Amino acid sequence: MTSPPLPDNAHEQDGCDNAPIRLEEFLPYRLNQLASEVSQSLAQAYGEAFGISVPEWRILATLGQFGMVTARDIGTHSRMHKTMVSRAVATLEGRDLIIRQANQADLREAFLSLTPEGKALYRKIVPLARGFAADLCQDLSPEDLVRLNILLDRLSERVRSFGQQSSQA
Amino acid sequence: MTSPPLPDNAHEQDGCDNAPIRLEEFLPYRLNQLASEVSQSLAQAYGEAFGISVPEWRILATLGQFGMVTARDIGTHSRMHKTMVSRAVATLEGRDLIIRQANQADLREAFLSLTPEGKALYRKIVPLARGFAADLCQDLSPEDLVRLNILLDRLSERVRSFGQQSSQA
DNA sequence: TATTGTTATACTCTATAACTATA
DNA sequence: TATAGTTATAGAGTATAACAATA
Repeated sequence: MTSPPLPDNAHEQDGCDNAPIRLEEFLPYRLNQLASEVSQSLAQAYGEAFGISVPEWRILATLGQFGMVTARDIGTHSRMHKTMVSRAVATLEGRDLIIRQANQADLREAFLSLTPEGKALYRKIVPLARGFAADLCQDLSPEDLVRLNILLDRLSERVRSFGQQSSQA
Repeated sequence: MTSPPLPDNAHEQDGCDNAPIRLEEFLPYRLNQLASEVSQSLAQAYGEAFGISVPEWRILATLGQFGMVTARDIGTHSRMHKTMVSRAVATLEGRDLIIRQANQADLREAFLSLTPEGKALYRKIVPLARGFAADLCQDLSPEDLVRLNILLDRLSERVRSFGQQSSQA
């Protein structure tokens, strides 16, 4: 900044609802900032080590967690759009990290699962990701972590209740 | 999912570091998900009401908070890249919401501030944004909010310490 | 030489629409 | 008619590089 810390404009306003918002204290901004820094930092780590993107990591993580599911299941669980799932699955299939097996009971869909190479990669990424999360939470006590997760749960539930009447697609 | 809740693959692994990660409990994923849902929801609200984007809101918020600063200051404070600041400033200037005044002491930069129209818009957005944040935090007590902010601060400090040796640009 | 800011360009993630093939 | 998945395309937001003007 030109002369940090900049004085803010609170004195120009009166009342509470009309006082300026301090961006750096505004929860939506803070969450966005923290999440993108965390996400980029982690993605850089596994990207450099294993050459995979965020959507690809989510596919691997979902298959590592559930074993064999459809593309639709992956999208539901990882909250990714079906087009993104389709592309990431195609990339991972091209690298022989996952295999596709037709569902004979419904030929529109296919069951996806990790190949041995995919499993080997997954087993390498997991400790990296877990280590990253542990490093990130280094200054939080176990009780802090429990509290944080409870608070994030409440916020998630709340924000999801906002969009319930509108976007159903 | 095909048959929710899907059983996970924990039984296929042994040890702790090699156990699958549950994506929905993995902090980087959770933060990313919550932040993007909150951000999209808020951006939709002020986007529909006032026709502005996230970067434009950040410009307005910074100018509303500090009064008169340079594009560089805005980028520093809102953690936006200078190219994004440049574009958002140009858009807002085109809508006569902000004005640019050359710094006679350094003609490379200019001081930016809200026009009367910009201030009027800002004073309409602030209650909307504040109301959104209050709705979001409805299920959190004042103590919860204090705790949440402390925890987010610690995580932010920690993640920023990760990238200190590498990317300086 | 270094810095402010603009423009061109590209990349990632997200999203809509149009399509196929199946049901 | 509806659903699983693919492809084309477009939109945010972010970033790098090249540049002009200024310091």
